[in-house]
Amino acid sequence: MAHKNTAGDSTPAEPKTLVETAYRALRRDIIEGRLAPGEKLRVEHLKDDYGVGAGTLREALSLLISDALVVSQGQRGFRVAPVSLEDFEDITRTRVMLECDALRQSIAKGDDAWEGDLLAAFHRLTKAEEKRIGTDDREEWEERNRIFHEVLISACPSRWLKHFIAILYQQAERYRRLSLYLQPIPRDIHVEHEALLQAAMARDADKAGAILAEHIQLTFRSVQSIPMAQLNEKQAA
Amino acid sequence: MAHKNTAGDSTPAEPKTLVETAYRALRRDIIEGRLAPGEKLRVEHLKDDYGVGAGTLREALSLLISDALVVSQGQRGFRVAPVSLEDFEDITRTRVMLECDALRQSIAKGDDAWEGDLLAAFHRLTKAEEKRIGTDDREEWEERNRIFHEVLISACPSRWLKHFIAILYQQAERYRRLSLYLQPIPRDIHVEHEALLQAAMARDADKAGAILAEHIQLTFRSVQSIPMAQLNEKQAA
DNA sequence: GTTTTAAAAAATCTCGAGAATAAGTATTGA
DNA sequence: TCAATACTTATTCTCGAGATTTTTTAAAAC
Repeated sequence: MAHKNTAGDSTPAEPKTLVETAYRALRRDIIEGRLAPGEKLRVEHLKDDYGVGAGTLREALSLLISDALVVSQGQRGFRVAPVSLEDFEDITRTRVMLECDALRQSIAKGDDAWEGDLLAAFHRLTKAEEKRIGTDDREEWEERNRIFHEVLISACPSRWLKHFIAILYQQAERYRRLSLYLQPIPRDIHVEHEALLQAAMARDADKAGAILAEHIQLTFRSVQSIPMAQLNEKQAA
Repeated sequence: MAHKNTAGDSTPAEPKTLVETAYRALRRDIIEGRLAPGEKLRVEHLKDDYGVGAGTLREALSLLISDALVVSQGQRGFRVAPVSLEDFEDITRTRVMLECDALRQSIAKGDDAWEGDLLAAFHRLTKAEEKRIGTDDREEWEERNRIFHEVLISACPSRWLKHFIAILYQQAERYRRLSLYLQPIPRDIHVEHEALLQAAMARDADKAGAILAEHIQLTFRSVQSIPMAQLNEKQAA
């Protein structure tokens, strides 16, 4: 139970259907910014890019509405979800609230296996941090960072809380990535993660919560300095 | 801004497309229990019942995954989301947490217009309570109850919080309805709502939060007494 | 009598083409 | 020159049919 698919929600298994494949490819392209915020998603064009039929692509886009990465409007097709500083602030606040609560519960209920998973996730993340240069390495770091945060709250028994947190994490990741093209990371995230690990292992819920809150809010502040106008250029009327 | 579409999320406008129509009809049938928990949703059969093509119905079902009312599994089609006492308890806990926080913010930021909306919503709910006999009256009461709870937290500035709350409300409504067929409502909900209104109007966030928490938990307890086995009979393997 | 294997049936998934709607362009009139 | 109208283009939405996969049914072997 420890090593296999600790992530759970986001990547349950390998895609068994074309809809699933298109869904993941689209999600990736939106989060990584290849499809710009507010951009119109024309089915007739995209179906060629992703190599599927029109109906299949429509279904994949419908699935992306769950994640609030795509919005659909009556009879006017699909668009990439727009971005705004307000929205990101909202996401940050809500994340702080939900993740801190989940972390608290996780610390309270986590057993030895949880501690082991946490150590392992931190170790893998550390390894990825050391050689973080190329684009592939960045992808690997992103993945391991996500898993570390997931394992932190994995002992929280509330499926719904974890579900909502996963959605918000995805949203935050998009904002972070949209800004990364413009500005390298100034903070030393590793130190923050290590402090988080220590507090969690020591079962100090208050301290861990405080660190996590600060950690999430710092991500917001580092993006905040960037004018949103640069992010959603294609955001047509 | 006050009267028109205060609800917001769930019913933005009248359906402009067949997908939207099928989506709403399906959602209604699932929440009201006509489509039983765990029941298999065979596209080829359902497309006739709802009078749309296969692709259209598939798209509507994909949309319902956002609401966690439908689950899809690899290459094995769609099912109505299963129910369990654990799940309902989780929903209840999470609702208490999120709604209380949102109510607190709403009370802090609500202006005169909000107070007016709240009074109006309560009045309409009261009127519906008085003549709650037939099935149509019940539907009306359900709608106005939803709106009352929505208006309560409408002054909360967090869109995400309100989004998650709307999802959980829908889930809770399903559980409540599944149980209503078996057991009439013993509680005097009107008294609870009135106390909630008074506390909110008095800007007593602590008291209002406490009442709301109790209100939500009471709904859980009244359903709790019913064995879940009765609810998901069709929940095949 | 139970399990394994193989054929048949059903359902899902997928695609391409046709009707309804929106967006864009040119034309006409003040 | 600007606004309104009619026309053209483009896109969305929708349906029905065909290919894969799963499930069911039946027969055969242990």
